[in-house]
Amino acid sequence: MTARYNFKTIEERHQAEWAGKGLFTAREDNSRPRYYVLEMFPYPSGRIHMGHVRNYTIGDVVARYKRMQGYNVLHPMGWDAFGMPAENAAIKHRTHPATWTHENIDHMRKQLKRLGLSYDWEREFATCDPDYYRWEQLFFIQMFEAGLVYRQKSRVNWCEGCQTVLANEQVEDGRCWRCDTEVVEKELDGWFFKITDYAQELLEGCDRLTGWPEKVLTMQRNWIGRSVGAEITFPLFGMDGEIRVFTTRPDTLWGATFMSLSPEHPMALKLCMGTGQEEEVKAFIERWRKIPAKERQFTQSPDHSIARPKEGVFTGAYVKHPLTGECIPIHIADFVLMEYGTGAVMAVPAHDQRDFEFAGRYGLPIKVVIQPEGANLEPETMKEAWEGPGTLVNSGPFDGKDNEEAKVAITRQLETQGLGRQKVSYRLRDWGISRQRFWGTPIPMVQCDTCGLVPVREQDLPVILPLDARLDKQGRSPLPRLESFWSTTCPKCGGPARRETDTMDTFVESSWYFARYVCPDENKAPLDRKRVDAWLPVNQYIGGIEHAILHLLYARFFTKALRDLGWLSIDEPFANLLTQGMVLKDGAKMSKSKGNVVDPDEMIRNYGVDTIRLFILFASPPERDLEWSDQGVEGAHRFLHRIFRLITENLEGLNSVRAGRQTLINGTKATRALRQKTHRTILKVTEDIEQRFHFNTAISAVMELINEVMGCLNRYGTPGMDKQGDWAALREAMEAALILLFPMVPHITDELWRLLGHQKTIGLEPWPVPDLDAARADTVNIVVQVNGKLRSQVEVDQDTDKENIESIVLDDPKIKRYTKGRAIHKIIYVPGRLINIVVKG
RNA sequence: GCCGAAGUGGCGGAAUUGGUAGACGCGCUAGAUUCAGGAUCUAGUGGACAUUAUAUCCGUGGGAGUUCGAAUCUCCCCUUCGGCACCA
Repeated sequence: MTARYNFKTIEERHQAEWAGKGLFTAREDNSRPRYYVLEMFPYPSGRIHMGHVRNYTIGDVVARYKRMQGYNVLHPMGWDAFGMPAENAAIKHRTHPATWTHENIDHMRKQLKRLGLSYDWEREFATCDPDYYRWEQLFFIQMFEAGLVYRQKSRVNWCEGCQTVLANEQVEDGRCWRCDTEVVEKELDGWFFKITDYAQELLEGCDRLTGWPEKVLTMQRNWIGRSVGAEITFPLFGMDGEIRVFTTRPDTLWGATFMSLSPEHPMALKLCMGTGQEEEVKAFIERWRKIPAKERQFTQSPDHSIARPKEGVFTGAYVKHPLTGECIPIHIADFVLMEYGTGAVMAVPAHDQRDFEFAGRYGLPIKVVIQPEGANLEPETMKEAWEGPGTLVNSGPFDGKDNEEAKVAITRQLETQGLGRQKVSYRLRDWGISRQRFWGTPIPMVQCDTCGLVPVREQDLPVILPLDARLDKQGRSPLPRLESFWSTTCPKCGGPARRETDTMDTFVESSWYFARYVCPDENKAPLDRKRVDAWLPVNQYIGGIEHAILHLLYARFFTKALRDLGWLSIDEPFANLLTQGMVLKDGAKMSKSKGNVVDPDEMIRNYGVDTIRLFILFASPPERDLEWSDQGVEGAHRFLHRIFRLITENLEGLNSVRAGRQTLINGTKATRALRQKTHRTILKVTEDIEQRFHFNTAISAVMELINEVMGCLNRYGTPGMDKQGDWAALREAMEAALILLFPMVPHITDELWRLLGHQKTIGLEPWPVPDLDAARADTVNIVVQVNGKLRSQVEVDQDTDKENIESIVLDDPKIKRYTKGRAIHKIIYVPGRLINIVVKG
């Protein structure tokens, strides 16, 4: 009886050895090319879940693979440690969020270590450490001074469940991204990052992020939402002043029959004064204000049953058409957004569906100015607006022009009169980062009655989150009521002042953590330029698709802002991005409420880490969703068991030789076939990992190799395998299999590697290079088709030419049956693969 | 409604450039071993036909098309998932 596959002992032993030898410590070593692989760091919620296991396993395979390829690999891990769950838990358990967070971190660190992940733990940090967030406060101050931060009162998204404000990106379908509570609107003072200053660069950068999935780039492009048009000034009629609009259709300017203002437009109430419409306008705006934010959005739903019609009211005022001088009525319309463009639109009902609906409801005139090709639109008969291309009509000097040309021509005309200009608008809004919660980075600002808003002096950083704060049951932040925190003196005049009690959105911490990993020990500055330049950008970033916009857009913005402050020289933080799919059970995302959670700890106890890693990697390619299968786990376990036995039961034979070309050259036919398989497997696995990270097909290739080895042993029997060459080929095959599998199942392969007589860990082996001669086949199998249908196969020498193959094939009795009495029309030959005989009759 | 991705055996999934569809694994069936179960090993496993030819036909959501040849390319339709949803 040979040794059993005791995964627990094996895994613990090798983990201890790797850690003891510091094999995963990244060093400042310029002799080797650097490679920075990073997985999105976790929120310390308490326990690792299968999504983490998948994410970190994928990253670990990449890290180990790159090390074997000779790279100086940086693979760090840390904690995204600020956030609401800590506060909620602290309230529930009457403790401090810091205590809860650190306990979770300790537990999760143990779990990650048990997974055998090759992290450089010396670089670990938690974002709730003052040593981390002090630098974030410094960045905030520098950004404030550079004009990238401002404070403003505005209507914000308020989540009652979380008792705080959310950024636009954090509202999904009118609900909070974290707790799913319906978001309400609230008027509040808050701090903003001017991400819109970088809108154009963030958009253009998408074209250069060739290592990112197209899906993510599309989502980011749509979120930024650039549109080119014109800003047009409409002078008020009969009074001083003007109203400006943004339009992407300056070509339809002649068709503007009225103007629509947002109910929030600052001119809305002023315009109606003294027109007799005052009361109606006031009543309309009052009514509109009472409609919950979510219902306001439903005015253009495809399902007409819940669609609210567009509503508005006439202000009694008019503007002058900038080109025709015509008098145009101004309406308030509930579908016009104050946040986009200028909050006012010129209404062209013939060529904009929304304006068409509004005009129809209030009996406003429709004027056709674009005629589509081959049609003659009449306002009376139109059932919907024509938004497509066409030729201009009723447009004075621009009649007959193509509408695309007219956009340019009309904009130019407006420019010469000083009534308009070309303008680019973005959908992207500034990033609201104020949170009315406790457990986050304090915003380092002070409100002084005489000096206004003043940043904390750099030498006074960090502004520390007090550890003696008591949280109240409602979840409101204790900071505004904690005088010892907010009471301070003005850094400018020394007078009494009040500290800002809002904290920062936790997405700020994750916007620069990847840079801090490069120099976590730097204590004079946030970043060490030399190391930052050497390591960044991250070569491979791995995480969930749910951050396609949120975290990934914020981190891109922050990188550019830090670059402009002089802290970095890169434009983009992540050169390559892999978005891994979700882990599902019974077709649904694992969740406590559905009761379909698979516990990683339990799995590891029953099968070992290698089995779990193997199953996860084998079950589907990383970017796709993964369906958890207990039977699949069993299968993975069985495979590892098989390899273990294959080596332990044949140790004597395997160790009787040393693999190498010398003993392999005079092998038998079976030996040559095995060697061919070995080297083809090396080729295949390397390609699968290198090109697409398709570990599932890489593993199946190694399984094939193992099957081949078992076949050899079965066919010839172990006692028959006494020839040196044969054992050498088997040993070569098994060593290759172990090395190829090592990044995926590091413990068992390292164990078996030692059993084969090696002194050092398999992780120090260089990644194998295939012997192309050995991989080459002597003969090839040619598929023979007649009229595209498979009819026969022939085995020919590798270098047989077309003529020879043709004559062999045409002589084949199986083929003759189909060609007999028919005319051969043509013969198509795909070298080394296939021959197709096209016959007629 | 608009944009995007996907649809392949009982299941997870292969098929890299238009060239043997279903690799590999799970499951299932039969056999070996075993007191029995489990584990392991061997063989088989898309469907139909049905019987010695190891043929033939059908088959990658449905329908058309391009091609000597289509899971792969084009068009139309269906389904599922994701994103956006008054952005002027």
